[in-house]
Amino acid sequence: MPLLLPPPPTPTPPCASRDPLHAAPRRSRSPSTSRPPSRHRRTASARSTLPAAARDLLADDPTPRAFCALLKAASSSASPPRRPSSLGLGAQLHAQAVVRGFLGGDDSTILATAVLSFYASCREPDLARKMFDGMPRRNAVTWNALIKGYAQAGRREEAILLFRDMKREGSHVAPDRYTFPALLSGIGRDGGSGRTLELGGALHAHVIKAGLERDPFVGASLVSLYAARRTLEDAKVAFDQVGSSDPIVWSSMISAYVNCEEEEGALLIFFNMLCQDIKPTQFVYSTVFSVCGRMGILEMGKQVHAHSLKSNTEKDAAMFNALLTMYSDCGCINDAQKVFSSNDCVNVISYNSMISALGQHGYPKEALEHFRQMKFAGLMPDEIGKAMKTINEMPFEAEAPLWRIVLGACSKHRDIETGKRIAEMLFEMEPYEATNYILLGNIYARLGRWTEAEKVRSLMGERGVYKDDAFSWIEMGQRTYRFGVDDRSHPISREIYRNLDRLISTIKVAGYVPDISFAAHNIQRDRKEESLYYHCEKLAFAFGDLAAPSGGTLRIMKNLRVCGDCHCAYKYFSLVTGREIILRDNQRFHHFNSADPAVPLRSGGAMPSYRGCDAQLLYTSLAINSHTVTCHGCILLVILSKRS
DNA sequence: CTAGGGTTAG
Repeated sequence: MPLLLPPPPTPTPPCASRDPLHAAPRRSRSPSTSRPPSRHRRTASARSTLPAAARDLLADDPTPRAFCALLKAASSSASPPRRPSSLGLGAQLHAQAVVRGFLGGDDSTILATAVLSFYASCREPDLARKMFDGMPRRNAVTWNALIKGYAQAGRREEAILLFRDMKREGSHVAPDRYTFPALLSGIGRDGGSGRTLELGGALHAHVIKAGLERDPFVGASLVSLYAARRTLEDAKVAFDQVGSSDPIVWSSMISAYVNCEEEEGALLIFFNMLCQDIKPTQFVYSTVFSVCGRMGILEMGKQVHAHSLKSNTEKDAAMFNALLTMYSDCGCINDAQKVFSSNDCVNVISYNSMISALGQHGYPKEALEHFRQMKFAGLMPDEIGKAMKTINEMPFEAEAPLWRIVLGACSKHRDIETGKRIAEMLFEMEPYEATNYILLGNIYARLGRWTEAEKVRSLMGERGVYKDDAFSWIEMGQRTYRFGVDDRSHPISREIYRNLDRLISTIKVAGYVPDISFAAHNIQRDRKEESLYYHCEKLAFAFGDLAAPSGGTLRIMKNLRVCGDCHCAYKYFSLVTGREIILRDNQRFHHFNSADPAVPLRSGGAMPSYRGCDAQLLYTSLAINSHTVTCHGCILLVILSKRS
């Protein structure tokens, strides 16, 4: 299929004031001055104002207050992501303050706390601690800043010890409504670590004791801590305790549902929020877009998209990136591309999302082109360093998926010897990954070696490896319909099966030959072919074909890898119904499009005939019986042009 | 009018 996407956007040249030392001084432009429409404006603006402002102010013989303001500004430019130059800048300000005798006295608590807070924001809690230890007087702000420093740097134990010390300190400082967010939001990061997470309940008790359970800031961080522990019930309790219309608390709750893999619950909270007239923030939209993508519910995603356009939410990169991924995950690669092109705050994640979307939809050339654009835009700094590091540190995790692909290829080429060797290796690397066993079993099955196939299967049982039940789903109107294997629970099940039987007969005439090596193993040989017909993805198609206007595109999802026989059947389904089919499985997208404008199947009336066959069926057979054919229409086109 | 806060995307 020729790609009908617009070309990737040309990146805007980098901002003119690259060198921070030659940037315009801060006072010459008001903060609200409109910026040039750079696609990378966030990075550019932070870089261009600060150091120059620092130089100017130092020359003006600043007061302690000015130092505070400068340190605060330096903190916000330091995190996140941390920039080493910011650390140097803050350290210089610190040194200057010492030289001028602004630090050390009993009245220097505020400035010292500002310095401490700066180090904390640079993820340098040890430097913050040094400051803390040298201070003659400390107040709650000082304590909170240090606790936050440790918590955010992932030093959870130390943060909690400090919290304990703060309570022991005496009457003049006590944990307040700033303390808990500082502590809680830090210790739940990256899923948290076991022991400290167990303290969640204890900290919740402290919150209640301090009478802070109705504070939205405390509540939001408590909800997300429980979400990190995947204890949804506790998160709900904390959420209900706040009882607030604060959008951020709601946002935390929605994310909590997502964290606990309760996508539908997340949507319900979102609807609830709308019913109560609470305005979603861009955080909420990002999360909800992501949910729609995972669930593959395009119509819902479109509605939420429309809703976000009508709201006055500030649109940020995360929201655009979530939207992009939502369209891609729902099978709409063209819409994903449109979002990418119209996005005016592109960052590394935007490129990564677009590249991976194109890869999943089978457009490697376009993916590579975006990769080049990304480099051109200067947007690959730490990230590729990062990926290399990951690969170096965990060679096995990186290798297993690759070997699985090779194992799959062995199945295709019926190469049992190589397959066995690779499977053995994979069994050692990841003994509980069902896919490895299934793939090996498939090789045996394809060769008709049923006894050995059965052996692999029983090996799974012995080792306690289980495969998820397969199911497929399709969105239709306002609802999502789910189908299991042999599913007869749908109200119009009878019609669905009738349609499927009809479709199967039609595609058989067109040349479809069932591949019984994909049939379940525990079925009698003569029933195998029949059992293939009622795979969940075939049922979902049969339903969609009944329910959707004829000739329209169908988007179907499956939780596992698509079955090889179904993949083949889908090509024929597309050809005999004239529908474009986009099938998402747990690996990638499969596009089936016989109605591609470049393919002369729809030119109407004057189809050539061959031995009395309908031309469409002729083309069909030619295309599909060739072993080079993939699910892509473009291959079909190649074969057709070769023929003429 | 000097220091501290919660929630998003790949």
